[in-house]
Amino acid sequence: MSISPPTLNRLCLYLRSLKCLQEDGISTISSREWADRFDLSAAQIRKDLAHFGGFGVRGVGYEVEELILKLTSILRLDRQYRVVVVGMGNLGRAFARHRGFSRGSFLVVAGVDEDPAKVGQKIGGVEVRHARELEQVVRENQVDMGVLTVPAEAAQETYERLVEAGVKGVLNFAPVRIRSVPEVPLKDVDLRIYLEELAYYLPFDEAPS
Amino acid sequence: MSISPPTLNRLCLYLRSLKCLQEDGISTISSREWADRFDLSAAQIRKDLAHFGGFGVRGVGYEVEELILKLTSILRLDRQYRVVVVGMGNLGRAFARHRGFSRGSFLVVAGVDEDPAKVGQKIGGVEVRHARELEQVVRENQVDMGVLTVPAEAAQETYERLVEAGVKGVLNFAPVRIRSVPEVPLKDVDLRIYLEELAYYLPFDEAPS
DNA sequence: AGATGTGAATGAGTTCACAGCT
DNA sequence: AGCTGTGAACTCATTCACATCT
Repeated sequence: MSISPPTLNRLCLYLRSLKCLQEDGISTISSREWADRFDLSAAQIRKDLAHFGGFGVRGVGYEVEELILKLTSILRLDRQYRVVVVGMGNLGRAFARHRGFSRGSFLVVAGVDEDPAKVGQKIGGVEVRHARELEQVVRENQVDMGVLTVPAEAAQETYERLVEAGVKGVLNFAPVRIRSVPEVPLKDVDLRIYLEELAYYLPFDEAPS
Repeated sequence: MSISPPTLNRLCLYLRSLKCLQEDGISTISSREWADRFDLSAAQIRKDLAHFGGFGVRGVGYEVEELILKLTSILRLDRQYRVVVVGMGNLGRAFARHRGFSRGSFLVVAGVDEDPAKVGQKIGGVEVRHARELEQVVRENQVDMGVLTVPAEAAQETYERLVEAGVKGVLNFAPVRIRSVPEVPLKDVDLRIYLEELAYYLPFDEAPS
């Protein structure tokens, strides 16, 4: 069963908001109230969920805990993905340390960098290995995913090395378009573009400076 | 003239790729070759650009430098936006230091944090002030945008304080949905969700562990 | 010839409105 | 009565195909 990109994104948000409801001790919720609370669309929630079968109870709503389990399973978050962070610059170090990144379904098992000064350090409990050992690190740790926080120039080559080493997916933070192969899906995140997009929506004031 | 969200996103990518072409010394390019190089759609490039008037020359293509200037102007990147980073945790510190984030049209002018141990430090050339002085920092530095890298619990309140202080837009990295006002646009970036989305596309192997 | 600019066609995604269950 | 599940209507976005210009 295939999920379209916008739906996939929403399902992740649904899961996040359900956990929030669960913490608040809510065990059942209607699409209407759910939507009101988290600024979602009730019709869309119903349609998104109905796509996988009848999760709700007519006249009542959705059972929070049950739905969390179902969504976790649908999104394949019912296992743990082992992650290597490639490039221990500012961003890479932040990911290594960031709780909320390495937890639950994701575990950062190692970092690599070219800088000998960084090799051997422990950053947020994550050991840093030399970049030349990347393939070995991937195999030793049964790494599933790579996070690319290397300079733009190195991104394509690093992606290819990760593919070669047997990684199954790559999250790329370098501001370049990487040529990827379908067997190893690539997701791009460009932080600068988020700033640029936001800038466009800023209320316009006086002439450019 | 309004731009739809997907188009806006592409225009930013176009600008990035044009700068890349410029560095390679290419002064003129056809939509076809441009698309081939960066894995874009030629028809879409033409449609996106035509929306703002005739930027190209029939039989020839687009003039790289001219187009960079036009896009920079359209995207309102022909000025500098002053940014405050709120929350000097792992992510906040990474943004303060990250070259490529604070450069060109964006300048990180200050950071704030609640932790007295961090106050007074300089991180990546950015001075850290106490969170209670947020409003003052915004006014003193004529801050345009706020970057929220605070814990989820503090995000809503911080957004409101930023609005009150006169910030014009907010980029939120906290994993919560903030209730925003239309005058101060909000853009959410949830790094965890990117990992989750990527995980969904990983080639399926054996049963969940 | 060769590339842009664009209306028309197609496709994708969202919202509506209500039938149908509890 | 209340809320889900869903086909139908609608809006938005992308692709096609070609007239148009240099």
